[in-house]
Amino acid sequence: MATAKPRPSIQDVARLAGVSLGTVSNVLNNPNMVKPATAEKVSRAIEQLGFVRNDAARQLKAGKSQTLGMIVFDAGNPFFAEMARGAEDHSAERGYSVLLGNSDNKYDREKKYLQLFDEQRVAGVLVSPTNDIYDQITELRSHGTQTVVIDRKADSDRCCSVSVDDFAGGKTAVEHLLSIGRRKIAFVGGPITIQQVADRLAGAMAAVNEFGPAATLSVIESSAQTVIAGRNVGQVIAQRAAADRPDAIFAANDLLAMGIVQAFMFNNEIAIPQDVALIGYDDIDFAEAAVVPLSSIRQPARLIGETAIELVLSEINEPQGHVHQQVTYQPELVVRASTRV
Amino acid sequence: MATAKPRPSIQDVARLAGVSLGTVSNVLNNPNMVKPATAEKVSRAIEQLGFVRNDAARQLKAGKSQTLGMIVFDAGNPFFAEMARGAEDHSAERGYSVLLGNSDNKYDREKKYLQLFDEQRVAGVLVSPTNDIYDQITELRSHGTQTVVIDRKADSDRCCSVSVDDFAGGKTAVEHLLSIGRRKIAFVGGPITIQQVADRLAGAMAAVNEFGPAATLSVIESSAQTVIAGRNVGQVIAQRAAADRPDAIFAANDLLAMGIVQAFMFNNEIAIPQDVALIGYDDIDFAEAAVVPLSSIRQPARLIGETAIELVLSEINEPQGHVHQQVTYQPELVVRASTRV
DNA sequence: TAAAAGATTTGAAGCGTTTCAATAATCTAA
DNA sequence: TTAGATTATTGAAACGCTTCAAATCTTTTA
Repeated sequence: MATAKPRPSIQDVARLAGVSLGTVSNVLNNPNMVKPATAEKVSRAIEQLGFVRNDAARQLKAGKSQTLGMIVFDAGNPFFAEMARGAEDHSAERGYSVLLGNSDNKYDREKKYLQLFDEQRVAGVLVSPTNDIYDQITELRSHGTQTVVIDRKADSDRCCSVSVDDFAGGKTAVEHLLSIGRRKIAFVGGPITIQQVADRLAGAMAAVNEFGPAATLSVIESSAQTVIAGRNVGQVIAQRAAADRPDAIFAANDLLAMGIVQAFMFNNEIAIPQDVALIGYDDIDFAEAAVVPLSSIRQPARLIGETAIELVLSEINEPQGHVHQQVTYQPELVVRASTRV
Repeated sequence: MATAKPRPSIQDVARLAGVSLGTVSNVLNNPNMVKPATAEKVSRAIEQLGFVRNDAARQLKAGKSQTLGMIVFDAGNPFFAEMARGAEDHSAERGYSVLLGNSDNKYDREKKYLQLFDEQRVAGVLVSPTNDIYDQITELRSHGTQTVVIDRKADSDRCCSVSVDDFAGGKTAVEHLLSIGRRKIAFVGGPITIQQVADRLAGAMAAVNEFGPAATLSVIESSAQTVIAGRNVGQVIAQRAAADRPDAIFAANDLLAMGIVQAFMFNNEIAIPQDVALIGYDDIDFAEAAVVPLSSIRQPARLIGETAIELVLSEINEPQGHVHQQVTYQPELVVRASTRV
């Protein structure tokens, strides 16, 4: 293999163009300050040498990078993937790039990414935090790294957050199940320690309580929010005697719901929605294409990502005039075959 | 808001610990070279000041970063998401982080990311390239940035690649359709300019040709490889007179296939697999949960990502002993209800 | 036509690390 | 006990860029 020739530096460009180093830098950063003829010479030299600016040096001088960090529970979940995509596109348009990390809802991973971002001196961080991470975030903020909490309302008004009203979403979901005549509702989701799950459950509870004693809500905690976890829960439910089964299930996300669908199909004994109605959460694209098209609670995933970028960049660029905002979007009920009786 | 205190530098730590700057650096990078007592003092100072190493400075000195770049067609496609996840996890274990970019199969976006990666002086790049990008890659390699082509066989033996045999996959898919008695096969995919699509189509052709004149293959080019694009194609097919419809469809990926399923369901007139059998490609998790569980051609997404990381890191770390490899995995037929007659 | 004003260009300083030759401290063996 | 070997520590010199006060050209203006 060819030995890699060392990268040309701004010095090399300056030498070839017959100008000073400062001028080359100006061509790159303040083109309007340099005479067109000179700029032309410099550009030619850059072209000829194949010069590419070294971002590390630039950052070192600037003390800040043009990179943002983003931590989500699970980028494999289409909801988060869409959110990340929104953030990525939106920030790319503004000259920033995004470093994406999966926390798997684990404190250690979250902490590791935060450390990484800190070493990189990212300009800002978007994070859907686990409960225990607030100290780290505070620490980060005290260093001047702006942080926006996503998919969850910030505990304090000392930072921005972009979220969707999970309580309302949970309530809406269960009210819908009640409205189609179901009374033995089961909530499937977990771990309950996840704030979003807890809020959706609280909303579900509220709906049942308001309805009165004729309705009941049982809680089945899942180990995770994945298709596999959903399948496991579904199998457990399917093994119960028919009389012991709920007549409706509210799953805390669509992945779980899809797993439940699979388990019921496999057993081939429980019909959706006749025997058990089912509603998910997130309204991912695949919900519509499921064996039984899934009712769901839609969240504006892309918009969340975009809004979070807006907020973090506004905070980065106008630190003094910035006022922290807690943006909350309202979720929306989408009815499909899985609850259409 | 609190004014951000400036970050402590290695100098500050050295001063507080009463040692020289070089010693602090050694504690960080060659801990076995420093006396335990000294290391202890330094660690305490680091702790006390909340010192975090500035990666830009480190990179500047090293001339290389611990970051890898990865460019995929579409990170929203679960197949690529899984591949990216594999790459991310695998490289994290080895101390590298991954910067992920979506090219949307667009030359401009691809080029932009390559430029970004180049400025960041990433140690290596994983890219599923469009046709026109080879010059850029060659350029990058000449600068010493190692590159591995993913999900596609490299055109030359001058770089590594990790791919799956798309020709074999296409052939397998259509042979399966022929084996269940279908003769009027349609291939749906696009743009055809995507190498992977072209190869799968070529495999499909080969299967039909080998079978003989009793079987025919028509090609319906889609605008993209998404659920929406699939739905559009499905509607077009549904509008044809029943006699003009194919009796089996091979979709170039599962997203397209799921869109086709949706369109057929909506029209409620075409039964899968009775009227039209359907097979997809990739075997994404959602294929199993589709309205009609989808037959598909499984690709080892995660393994591709992991292998690519292995290769690029081996090339980075042993540039001289490295031999370029073209790793090709074989795809696998997965039969489900959509082709079970 | 000369001085003042404005537009360009220059080059040294410094960002926070790592590296490495030189120096200092400590240990080993005779 | 001491020379010689070994182990720790030091601090100056980059890395490649941006910044900014100073120097040098060009215009304007009187």
